[in-house]
Amino acid sequence: MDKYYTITELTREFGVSTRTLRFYEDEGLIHPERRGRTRLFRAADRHLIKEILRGRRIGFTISEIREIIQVYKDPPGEMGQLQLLMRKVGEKRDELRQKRRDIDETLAELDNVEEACLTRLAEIGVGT
Amino acid sequence: MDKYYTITELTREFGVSTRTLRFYEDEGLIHPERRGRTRLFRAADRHLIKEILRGRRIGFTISEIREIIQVYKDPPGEMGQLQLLMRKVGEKRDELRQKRRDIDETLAELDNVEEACLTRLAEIGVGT
DNA sequence: AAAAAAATTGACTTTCACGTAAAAGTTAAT
DNA sequence: ATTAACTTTTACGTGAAAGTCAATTTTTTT
Repeated sequence: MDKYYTITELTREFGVSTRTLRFYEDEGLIHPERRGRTRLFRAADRHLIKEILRGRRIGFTISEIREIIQVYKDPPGEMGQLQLLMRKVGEKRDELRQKRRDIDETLAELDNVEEACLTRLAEIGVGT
Repeated sequence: MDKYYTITELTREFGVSTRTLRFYEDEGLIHPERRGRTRLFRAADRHLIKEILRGRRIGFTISEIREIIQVYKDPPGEMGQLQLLMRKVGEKRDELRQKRRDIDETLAELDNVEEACLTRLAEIGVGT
């Protein structure tokens, strides 16, 4: 009988709106079951939602996320498609590595900003 | 006499459109000089554009980028503002760290996808 | 069974980050 | 001087990813 989740349980867990989850269904990213018209989310859906939100956080578009998800469900059977996919994977990898460098640089910059703040605070603190 | 750059030089260097750079000016991120109505970009602008694009790559909004830039030009003089800023810096830091985790996980996933592809390719390759 | 709470669909709206087109002015090269 | 290439402003358009609102079901609670 496998536990299932209601839509609002999941919206609370993940901090998204119901609209968002329905949107993801419309976009073909998840396929919750139905009891009548009401959606029943299973563990698999829940897991997918996690992946979707992770993809979202790092800036993937819906269709990019859809593509990645599809590969698991059904890796392309045709040669050309496979090669295309692999090329894309390579590109994504490069992109993500660049992003990680960007993040590291920005983290360093935030350290500077913070230090500037502390200095400023000290200046002000002394004067009062 | 300090070298300056035309707008198209920079669009070519950074792979963005003129519209984008003008938009950044409208948004108050850069302030190129003018000779008549024509924009003259200096090294400082060029550097800022680099930062803006880096921020963009990791998903910062224009106003977030603007905030960061402002701190350099003019760190807030008022106590409350400073504390607010430092709180924000802390939040950004957390956000970026989360993003880095997301990226690492996704990179691992890409490895899986690639392996699935290779396996599939081998299967197909044998049959032909 | 009646009332209250939750879920559904559908349509319209919003925000962000530019794109695009038009019309006109500017500069550089021939 | 003319052409070509570039640049400017103004203003409307666009796509992605939801948000919002309204009008129904459906489900749950009393």
